[in-house]
Amino acid sequence: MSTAAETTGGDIEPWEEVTPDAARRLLVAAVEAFAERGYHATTTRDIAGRAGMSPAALYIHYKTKEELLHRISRIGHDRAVAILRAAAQGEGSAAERLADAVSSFVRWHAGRRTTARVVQYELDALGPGARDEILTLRRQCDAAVRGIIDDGVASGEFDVPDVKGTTLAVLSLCIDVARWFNVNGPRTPDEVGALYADLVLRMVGAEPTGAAQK
Amino acid sequence: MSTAAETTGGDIEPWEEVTPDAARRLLVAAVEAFAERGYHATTTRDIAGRAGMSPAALYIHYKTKEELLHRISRIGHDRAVAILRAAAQGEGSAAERLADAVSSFVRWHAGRRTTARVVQYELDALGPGARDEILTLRRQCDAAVRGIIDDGVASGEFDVPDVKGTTLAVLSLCIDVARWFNVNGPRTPDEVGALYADLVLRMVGAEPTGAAQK
DNA sequence: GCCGAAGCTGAGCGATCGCTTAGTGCGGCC
DNA sequence: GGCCGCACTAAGCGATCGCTCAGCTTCGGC
Repeated sequence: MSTAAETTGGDIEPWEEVTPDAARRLLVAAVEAFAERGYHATTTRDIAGRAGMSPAALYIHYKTKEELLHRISRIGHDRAVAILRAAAQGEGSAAERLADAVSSFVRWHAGRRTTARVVQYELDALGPGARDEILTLRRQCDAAVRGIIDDGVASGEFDVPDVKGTTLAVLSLCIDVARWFNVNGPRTPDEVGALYADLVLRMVGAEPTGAAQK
Repeated sequence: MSTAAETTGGDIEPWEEVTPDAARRLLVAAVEAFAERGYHATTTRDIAGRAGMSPAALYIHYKTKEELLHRISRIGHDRAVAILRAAAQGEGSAAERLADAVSSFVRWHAGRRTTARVVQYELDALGPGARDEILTLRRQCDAAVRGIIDDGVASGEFDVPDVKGTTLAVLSLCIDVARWFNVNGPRTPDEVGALYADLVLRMVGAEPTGAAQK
């Protein structure tokens, strides 16, 4: 598979959009700390320490600790929307596009587990305004997947009695990968992506494509 | 459906095993607070306040804040194991037992969302010893589901290329209900349980039973 | 060679945390 | 009725939190 969204699916931290360098180092340190201990259990001293700076340096680049989480969550959700939109708007049958969406979305959650964990599980730590902004992006994720399933139902490829509920379940299955995936475990992100694409095709009653994912 | 495990699936808080009354009130207050804000963001003053007591009263019944989480997690995991074991050891075909397991497990996560949220997502806040104890119970959950799927594969009811991975996915799907389920949303716990049981039967390649769950 | 801006540090502020201690109110037992 | 024991509270301890501020260093522009 070769959607444009795949180009940053490798092992380079995709934070090149964050400048200057010190701000990026702080942000990467915050992602790691938030993923390990959770937002509330992470101290600003810990973040600054991981970035090799004093606690006060953090406040030159970010107004508050919450702004760090907001930036991380925003960038991560933008990425999630891009992955699912690229798959939804790609070419091929609904089954191929759904398998593409699931396998690439799962690969992202597994391969970028620390980021995904923060993005998916620390949403409640944001204030109301920031959370509303993020929830809008989540609805776009939902819409992208639902669009593919709608297409498959319309074309007769899929047999789905409850499109809304099945969309929810598909996204839920992918997102939860960020909770359990273990980098030192027996499966690679690619393997989990392939397994999950197959399982989701079964859920929607499609004939397995056999090689719908990379 | 009518397994013994169902008897406490209703809307009464299943904390009657916690005595005396003040200890139970504190524990229920802690469940609500942990579910709303997370363990680390919850203060002992908040827990005591919800229980209508002074902060110091907490320490008469529990040694530390972490002991509260440990007790909650232990009771909740015992419940989860009981639900899945009851379904696995029930009568009927593998498909019926799997549908029973999924629908009752999902009903618990949706109907007891606050408890399930704490149980499933605050595990990392426990110390190493307590966490190891809980992880043992999690492996029992995994074993119960895997046993049903193994049975279905052996009897030819299921078509599952990757039993371990599929078991993981089934449990993951159920557990994530605690993250997204909304009490004020359009679906009842029963409805989600029925939907998910159907989706899981599709995942394992079983013929839908049509009415495998209550 | 001087200067101002920018990046960063050491020290520390007020607030709040988990938890402790001294003491109070009260119900049951002889 | 006097007394003991237990559940609970008011007050506060030391530690740590998010965050601030004065001052130091560095470096480009002239």
